[in-house]
Amino acid sequence: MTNRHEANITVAEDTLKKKRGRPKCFDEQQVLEKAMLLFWEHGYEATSISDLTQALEITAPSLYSAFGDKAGLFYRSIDYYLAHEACPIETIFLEAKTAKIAFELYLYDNVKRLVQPNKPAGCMLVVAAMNCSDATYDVQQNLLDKRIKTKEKLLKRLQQGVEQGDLPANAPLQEMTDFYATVIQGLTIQARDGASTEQLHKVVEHAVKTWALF
Amino acid sequence: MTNRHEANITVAEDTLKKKRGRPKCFDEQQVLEKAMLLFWEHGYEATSISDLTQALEITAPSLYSAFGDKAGLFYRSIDYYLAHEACPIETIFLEAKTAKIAFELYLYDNVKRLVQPNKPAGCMLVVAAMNCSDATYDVQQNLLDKRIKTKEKLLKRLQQGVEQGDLPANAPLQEMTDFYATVIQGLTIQARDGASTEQLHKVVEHAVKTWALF
DNA sequence: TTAATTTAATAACGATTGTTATAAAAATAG
DNA sequence: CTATTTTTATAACAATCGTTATTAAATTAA
Repeated sequence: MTNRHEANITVAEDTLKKKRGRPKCFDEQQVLEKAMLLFWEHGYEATSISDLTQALEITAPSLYSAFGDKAGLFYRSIDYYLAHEACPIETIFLEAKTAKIAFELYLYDNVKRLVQPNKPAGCMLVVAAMNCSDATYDVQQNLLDKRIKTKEKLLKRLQQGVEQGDLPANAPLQEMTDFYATVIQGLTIQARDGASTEQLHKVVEHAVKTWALF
Repeated sequence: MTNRHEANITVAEDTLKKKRGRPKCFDEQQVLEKAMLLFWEHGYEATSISDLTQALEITAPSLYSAFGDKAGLFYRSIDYYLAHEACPIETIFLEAKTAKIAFELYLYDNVKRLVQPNKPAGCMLVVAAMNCSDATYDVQQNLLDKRIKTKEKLLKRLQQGVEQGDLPANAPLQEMTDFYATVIQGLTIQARDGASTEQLHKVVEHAVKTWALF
């Protein structure tokens, strides 16, 4: 409340005023982009600090002073992924006139993002911490939470459809959610295994066609 | 050719004749079962030799003398998984009268296996080497090959359906293969994320229902 | 009993893991 | 110019990684 004004000033000063000590010699966003690509491709545990410092072209102490530790850098990389690479589900669901259109747009948008040249295939939230040791329970749980929340958004958009009348009141919302969530996550594995955009496109085409069967 | 007889005798001797040196103090099958469970749960890289020797209750030198190295033990664990835990796709596809029945049986059998008490969720071929470093390229590729071959079996069973007349000649076999492979792999992620057997069951129920729409 | 053979147990190998202490370098403030 | 502050670079930390040399134990063959 009262702090917000001060905070804004601080932020403004941070960007305008020249800082006191030795200037940073790397751009945080560029570093996050590269870290994201590594974590996306190889996962959290299989990407070592050594891999990161080499690719990001910064030394280990710089990395630790900027991001805390490996997990800190990973979480920032996930944020970067969500901001720049993941499906903008809120926007899509908000703008779509009906639940069916919402799901259709969401599925097709997914296809575009799951197979891209010069980018790791599949959804980072699924592939970055699929098999982990107990030591990385927190990271695993963090991604699981995000996947669960995405599924909740699917269900809520269906409920909105019922409220707005474009879905019947007795529609099996949970089953629809489960089905489309299954298809979307299946697309990630298919993408990882080398399926083409066209193949995934047709899978989605069929999945959408089955809407009427619920 | 000429060696086969000798080889059989050798195998028979191995099981009958008492061996020369100090006897083994562990059962290979029991060890493989436990190794499979660890690799299935945590994946290839995240399961350390230390984890294995503790759980299998054998020392590292015993492990190495019996299985060569970590990768060797992993491949044997995969074989054990395929023999004891994976879906018997060949049998199912052979016995089913039509392609549709074959796929239906295969999907429902998958559901039973993907969520079981006291066993890791999801298909080991998918989850055991999803995110790996370049150092484990071979292991990753081995599992990928097995997944691709499973997909080829799906396609071939559909082709058999065309030949036997229970599928129209112009059925989109590749699209059907891609769709059901996507669903099956999606089930693995859903299972990992905590979905119940009932939920997966209904997903399969719907996926099967869409057969007629192709 | 002795020799030969196979497995088990101890202990260590070099390499790499994530992380950090220390000190030099580069900027501003006074 | 000196002091302060921030970031950099070098180098090392203990712990763990996958693996193996060495030696002791347990069995059969002669």
